[in-house]
Amino acid sequence: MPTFRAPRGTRDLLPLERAAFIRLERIGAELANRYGYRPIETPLFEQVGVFERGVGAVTDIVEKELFRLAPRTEDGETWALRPEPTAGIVRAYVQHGMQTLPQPVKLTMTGPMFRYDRPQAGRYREFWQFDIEAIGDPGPAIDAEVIELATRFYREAGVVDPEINLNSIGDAACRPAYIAELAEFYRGQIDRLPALERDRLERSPLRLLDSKDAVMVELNATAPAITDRLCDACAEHFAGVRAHLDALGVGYRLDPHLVRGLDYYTRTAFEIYPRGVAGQQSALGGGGRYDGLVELLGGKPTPGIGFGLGLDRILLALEAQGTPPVSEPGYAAVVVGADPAGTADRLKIATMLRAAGLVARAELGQRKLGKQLESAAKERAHFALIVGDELRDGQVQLKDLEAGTQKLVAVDDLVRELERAQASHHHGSGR
RNA sequence: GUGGCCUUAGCUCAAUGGUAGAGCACUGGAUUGUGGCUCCAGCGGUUGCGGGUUCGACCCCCGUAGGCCACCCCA
Repeated sequence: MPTFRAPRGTRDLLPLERAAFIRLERIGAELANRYGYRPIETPLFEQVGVFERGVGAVTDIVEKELFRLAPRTEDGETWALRPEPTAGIVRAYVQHGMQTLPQPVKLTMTGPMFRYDRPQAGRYREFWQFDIEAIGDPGPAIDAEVIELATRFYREAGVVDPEINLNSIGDAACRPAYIAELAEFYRGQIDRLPALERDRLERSPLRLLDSKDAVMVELNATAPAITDRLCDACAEHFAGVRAHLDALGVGYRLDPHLVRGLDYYTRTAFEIYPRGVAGQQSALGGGGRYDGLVELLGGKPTPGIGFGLGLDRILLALEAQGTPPVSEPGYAAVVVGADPAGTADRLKIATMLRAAGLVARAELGQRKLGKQLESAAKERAHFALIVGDELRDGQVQLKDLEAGTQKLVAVDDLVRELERAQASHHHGSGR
């Protein structure tokens, strides 16, 4: 048994899984760049106030899932690991006076987030998110663009047919009245409410809307819908978002019961699920508009919208739909030889190949040639270069491990020979 | 945070309360400069951990840790 292991809810990304993550990170970085989002990196931890004010003090994320770090006596400050990216990015926007830049300021970040949750498949205490934020544009066109970017990420990552769930949750002008009406509605049914929901009714009536309890689902069918209670400005904004999505040909499903778990959202809210999956740990991403957040964190009143997308969840979805994981990169050539004293020669040849940009490995051990070739074949190396007596004439045996053929090649011609083989090989396999 | 199921070699899994095993993987040999197959051998375990019951515990009981499932909630 190992003496130490990865902390609960965390895991090591072994090479195969790490490669899959890198692929997603590249898709995200390239996509964000194409849309004009600039990369940013904020600290993994912030003052707790950033999250308490930014995310909301009464949210589950802050109340029970925040990774708080013990205060240190020298500064007395309380820190917490970031549970989501938006609050930190907005904090940076305010701190660095980004309101003086042309608006909107479009930023992207990919990295680990931390929530002290009870782990389950697809739910970790350390998980990775790709995130974009557009700060300073009141929309609604930017809302549609952000959602369209999200759908494009899934498409390029290979997720089949993700489903966008869309709603508008109003703003300070219309939401309070709606919440009051909703609470009134539930109080009229108080004897039918499960105990858990009665508790939440006083603290966060909106949350009852997306309950999965059978009684609540039935009750919610007749509950007042926010989309019927939006003020004129919010209704007009929401109509604009839908019109732009329609114009872009982005499909979505209206879900008047969709509410987000973070306080800062206003108006547009959306979540993405794999099609037909209502499972609990399956949300692929979500986001929305946060027109009050910049001000909450000490900036001038500034609108914003963004979304975060779970890399772990995407990998899970790809696996569930049967998409094969990324394959291990193979060696273009493995340099082998029977002479125990020949490691320097083998290493020199491998170095020459690497300098030319080829993926190569040299046998540095004392194994017999048969074992060396066995390893090379198992690694799916394309070629083995057998270094031996021929080297006196500046030549090595170039053995094609897939075709089983081999020929003498001058060391000076190796790079050209391997590059040519690689090119035609890729042609042949339709790449 | 609540309830439930699970935990044996690196991986996937066996083993009436009575000597802990197999396949895969890894290393070596058969094969002194020619591979994936085959054959042989080796390496690898305080049966998650800590207690208890018993002449004797992988097996039964309690606790604990971790994983998973459903909640809660979200990515």
